[in-house]
Amino acid sequence: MKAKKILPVKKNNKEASSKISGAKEYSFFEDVYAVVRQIPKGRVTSYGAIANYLGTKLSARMVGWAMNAANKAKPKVPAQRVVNRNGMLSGKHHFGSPTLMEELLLKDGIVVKEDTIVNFKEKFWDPASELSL
DNA sequence: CTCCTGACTCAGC
DNA sequence: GGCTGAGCCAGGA
Repeated sequence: MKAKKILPVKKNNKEASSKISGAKEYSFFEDVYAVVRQIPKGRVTSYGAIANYLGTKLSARMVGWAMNAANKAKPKVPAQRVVNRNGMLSGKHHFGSPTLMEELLLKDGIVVKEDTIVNFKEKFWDPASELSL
């Protein structure tokens, strides 16, 4: 990652689009799912990155909260590719099995050491930089 | 309707 | 340099 400099982006964002009349089903959850599903294999991202992309950077918790639903959402969402900004598998405890998350990551070629992704910076995938293109 | 919690993050000490 | 507190939004009781 060139720079994970978190600037005070005041970009107004499309997340306001969630207020589309009638489409109440499309909460930011769907946006989060969409982003997570677009994560290339062998890559990972952070809640903050997604939140930043969605324009809710101040509320990275909501991304994690969305993940909670994503875990049981269908089609399945690769929530294992989403970790906290430290690259730590903070949500592994929510995968049913404490080791399930790192196993899934391992299948993607992600090496996990002590609940933390090895070379996280290299594996990091920023939607704001990749999807925004 | 009000209160609480939550898979995060940043700022402060 | 590690720990603590506060802020954020949304959903459930």
